[in-house]
Amino acid sequence: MAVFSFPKTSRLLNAADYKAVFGNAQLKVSCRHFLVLANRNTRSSARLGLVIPKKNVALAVQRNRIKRQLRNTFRHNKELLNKLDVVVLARKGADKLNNKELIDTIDSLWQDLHTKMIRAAAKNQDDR
RNA sequence: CGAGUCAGCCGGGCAAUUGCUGUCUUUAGCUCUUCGUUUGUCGACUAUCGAUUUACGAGGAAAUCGACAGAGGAAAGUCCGGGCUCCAUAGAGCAGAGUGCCAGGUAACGCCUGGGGGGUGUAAACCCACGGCUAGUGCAGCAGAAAGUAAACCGCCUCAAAGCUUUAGGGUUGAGAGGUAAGGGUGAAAGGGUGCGGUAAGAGCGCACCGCGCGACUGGUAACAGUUCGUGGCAAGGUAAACCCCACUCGGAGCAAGGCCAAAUAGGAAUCCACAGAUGCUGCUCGCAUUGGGUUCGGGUAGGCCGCUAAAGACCUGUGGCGACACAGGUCGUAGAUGAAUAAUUGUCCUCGACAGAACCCGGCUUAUAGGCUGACUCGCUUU
Repeated sequence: MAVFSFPKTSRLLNAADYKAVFGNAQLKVSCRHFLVLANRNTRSSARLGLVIPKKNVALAVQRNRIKRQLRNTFRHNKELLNKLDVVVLARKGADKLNNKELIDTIDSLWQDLHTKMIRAAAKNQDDR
């Protein structure tokens, strides 16, 4: 399997999956335009879910663009986020960013999430 | 050449790399699974059955290889109309809603075509909620004397008390009474227009012409039109996206429709009302269907498949029709997602790319839209 692919096993597929992340978010990263929630899963790979509310991004074209960019960067950074279920929420004004700015901000979010995950794992080991 | 009108069309191109969805296809082995045959073991007990297991064959899922296809002219607003599905076979009456010049087209329409009438523009063309206020009821700010069975502010005219003046006749001012819708003024609008006659002054009071109403005739399927005839002096103000009247149309809910499969929970508990009611079919009445129903508590629920894309389909040709369109023949085979694909990055070219993303499917309307192309027509200028 190609390294950067994005099959259905890499996505959150139903309401239960989303509920699990929202109800018990272990990791949180945010910036002006996005909020990222994440949770450890028991699978071999990371999974992504997207929440782009119509209220925050009015035009369907813009919502599609943001989703595509998010998926794109996700599949390029999958190795960083291994064994996490991730939900990305768009905030108001996210549609104002162009593609390049979008990629930059999301990439830095993935990095933050990665370091947080490592720190949390280390802490867990300390606790034990 | 410039300005403009209408109709139709296009809506960045190419390459590389990395991805997504669907259909078809490849696959030695691996993973899961169904069915059939088969090997061994165990149990019940010997007609066999059940559990487990070995191998083979066939199929499916997933994965994999490759090929092909993959947003719009508005996909949008959800404003109309239909198909489709369920509710009764889609029914009756009232209420309600919609449409509103005529004819045609269409599955249907509030759409389209052609025609009539009115308006705008030099014109090509464009615009019109364009049935009825002589069925009824209602409404109308300011100004103005008066605004709907008209009306007398100024003016004009007649009569005229009284005053002044004059020898007298008379002259002059003129309270008041009346006539008058021609003139002034107000207003969006003052109850036909112009002219002549007429009159105290005026007035459709009379006449001519124009306009208008009604009837006939002619033309037209009709709306309607008419250098036609007759008749009426003329009474008809505006508003029906005011009630209303008239004509025609409309049953309801929507793909989370609806159907199938699988799993799970439950065939619950409490309480209230009950053989006539309750529920569903728009509001009401009838009618029809179902058989207990409502509330609270408890439990469960957007898993999969079908519906789902071949369609009132597109293009070409012919025939009929002014046209919308219809009929016949031929060719093509065109997204189908579902936490929701149709893209990203880089390079390059140019005219430097607007508005914007399918969600059951069509026909329209409306709104948004960078830039570009084609055709027909109109007006102006120049040249010949």
